[in-house]
Amino acid sequence: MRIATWNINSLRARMDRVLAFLERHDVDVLALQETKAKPEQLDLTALQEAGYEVSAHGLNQWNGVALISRVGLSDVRTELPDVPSWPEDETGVVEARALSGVVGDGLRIWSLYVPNGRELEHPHYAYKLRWLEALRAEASRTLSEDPAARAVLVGDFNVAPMDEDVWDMSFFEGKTHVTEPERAAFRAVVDAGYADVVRPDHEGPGVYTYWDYQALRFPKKEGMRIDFVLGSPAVQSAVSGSFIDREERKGKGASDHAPVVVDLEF
DNA sequence: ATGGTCGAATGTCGA
Repeated sequence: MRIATWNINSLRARMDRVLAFLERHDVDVLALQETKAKPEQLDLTALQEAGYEVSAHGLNQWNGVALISRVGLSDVRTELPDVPSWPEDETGVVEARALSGVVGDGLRIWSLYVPNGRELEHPHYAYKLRWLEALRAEASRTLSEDPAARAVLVGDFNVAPMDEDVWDMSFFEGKTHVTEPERAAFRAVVDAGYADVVRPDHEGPGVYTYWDYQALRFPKKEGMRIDFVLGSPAVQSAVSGSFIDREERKGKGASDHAPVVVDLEF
């Protein structure tokens, strides 16, 4: 089974790229982030004609996540337990950042769009840390109930866990994504039993999944590694390969993120 | 040229 995760930065703007990507790489399950659409705004006809089931979760124009699967999609859950809604001091805004379902042979996959954090002093930064802790709690529960659970946490974590995951640490002084609290929150998820199953095959500086549209970051190879596939022990032992599809960042109409692909053989 | 981009519920914000 081939799974993938991709921050698509608007599914409506890039449906053609999604369809081509699924076909090109023979993908069974694709988790999307930043769909930037409510489900009723999406035309899923072409995906369904290609043999995929789709579950989309979007409540506003900002975020939104989706799961696309041709190997079953059942027991769909939206959002994490214990996650505070945002913003607490405003009204009428609810975010959609997590969606899970069971695919293939009993694999629970979470499509996750971790809050960006904006700036260190912004309330959204504290919200990001609380959100990551809620993710860790849910992930821990899954493995405490069944240590052999097949579970995978995929998506845009908006955290660069290591210095080598950004092109220049000095650029990020005083900025989000690289602070110790964010990295500790990320490590807590890993320490709960969910290893980065892509890094072992693609380690070292310059292995990125995101390049800002601005300032010619992509041609200058100035990127960040913030999109991950974190697998439970049962998933870790099933990984037979992985790659980051840098080609998808090229050309007109690209998302600012590249897809991350993992092959699993249970 | 000392910046350079996108997408959206666009005339501005969030990433």
